[in-house]
Formats: sequence, structure tokens, C-alpha cells
Amino acid sequence: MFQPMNEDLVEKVAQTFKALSDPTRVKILHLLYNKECSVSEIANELQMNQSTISHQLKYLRQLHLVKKRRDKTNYFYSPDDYHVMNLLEQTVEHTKHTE
Amino acid sequence: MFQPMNEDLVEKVAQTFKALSDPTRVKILHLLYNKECSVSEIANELQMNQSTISHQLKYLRQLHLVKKRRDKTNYFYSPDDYHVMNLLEQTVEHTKHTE
DNA sequence: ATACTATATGAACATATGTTCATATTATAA
DNA sequence: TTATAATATGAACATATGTTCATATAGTAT
Repeated sequence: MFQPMNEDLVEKVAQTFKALSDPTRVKILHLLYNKECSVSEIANELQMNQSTISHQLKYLRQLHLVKKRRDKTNYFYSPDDYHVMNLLEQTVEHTKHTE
Repeated sequence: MFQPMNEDLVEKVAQTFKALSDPTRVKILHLLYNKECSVSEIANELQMNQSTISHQLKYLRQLHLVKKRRDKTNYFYSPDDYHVMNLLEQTVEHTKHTE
């Protein structure tokens, strides 16, 4: 049966999808899904500005989608929300098999 | 094993999530998931402008997420992509059960 | 201490996005 | 035909978003 969503729930759901709605963030998360990476590794792998990556990682971290650990001067990022990561990978696989 | 995503795939995945990243579109799709609706029914249920709803329906239709049928002067909209609808409902349910 | 490395941050900018208003379109009813 | 109803559309607007540049911060090594 139909239950209207309250405003808070709608906002949270939309926010989750928004995190996955940008190509750069999709690439970062897909990379991290497979391997913990430092900022510079990500920037190098994606051939993008270090600053751009850093800004997006901050965004993802504020939503608790990734976490970081420090090793000397490197910060290694990894997934922190497996529901969202599965959402992404599920959609990647589905989209792959679509013409 | 890690497979880098090609640019087209990344764009498509991001685009799918972008469709679900706006509160108005989330509300519309959630409503349609439960019941076929005309434009004015949606506008009335969500207490929003007819024009706003119409614009968003056009957006969703261009992505083949909803389809419409005509009955006299009414246009009834319904889901047209059950993978994306399931993505939405799955996330709604998960978010509900999160503090 | 200084030099170096990795990362973070803020301002500026161009572009994208969502809504509203006014109006056009299309079909129906009289 | 004219009037009415439902929906679609385009322009305008304010706000949000993603990137770049320059620089700050913080830790390491010498």
C-alpha cells in the first residue's frame, strides 16, 4: 500500500543518489571499491587534478561514504558504506548489460 | 578484479543516479511506483505547480523512466524502468531503517 | 631549524539545475 | 464554431555544482 514519504526521508534518499550522480565521484568510488587508494593514486589513475579529487573526497567523507587512514604523509581512502557501494556496483553491472 | 570503467558507462551510471537525486523526482517516482497518475493528480498529491511536475515528467520520460498514456484530456504516467524503480524503493526502505 | 611531500582548503568562475510565470497546444464538450 | 480543461513549453531567474588556481596545512626527512 502507498505510504507518502516524509520530507526528511525524501531528502536523505535524494542526497544518497546525488552522491552517485557525478562522473568523477562514480569513478572514485568504483576505484575504491576495488582497492584502497591514496589521494595521489586516485588523481593519477583518473588523470585529474589533485585538488578536484580532494574536494570530492571531502564531499564523500561528509556523507560517510568513504573513510581515510593516514600513513606518513599519505591518506588512504576506502569505502565506508557498503549499501551505497553495492547500489553503485549493481547499477554499473546492470548498465553494462544494456545496449 | 578491477576493470576501469569506460567514459560512456560512467556517464550513463551517473545519469541514472542523477534522475533520482532530486526530491521532486523522488516523490513523483515513489507515487507512480504505487499508482498510475495523471499530471494534475501528481501536482495535487505533492502540492506543487502543474508546470514543475510537467517539466520533471518530461525529464523522466526522456530517460525512459516513465511512460504516458492518454485518456481524453488526461495523461496518465507510470513507471517504465523497473530496475531504476527497484533501486529507488530499495534505497527508500534502507534509508527508513537508518537512524 | 629547513626543505620536501602529500593533502586540504577557499575564492573565483563557468555551467547546470529546478522552479515559476505566462502562454501555447491539444483534445473535449456544448 | 466557441469555450473549457489538461498538459506542455520557453524564457527568465535564483541557486547549486564541479573545477581550477593559488595557497595553506601538516607531517617527514635532512
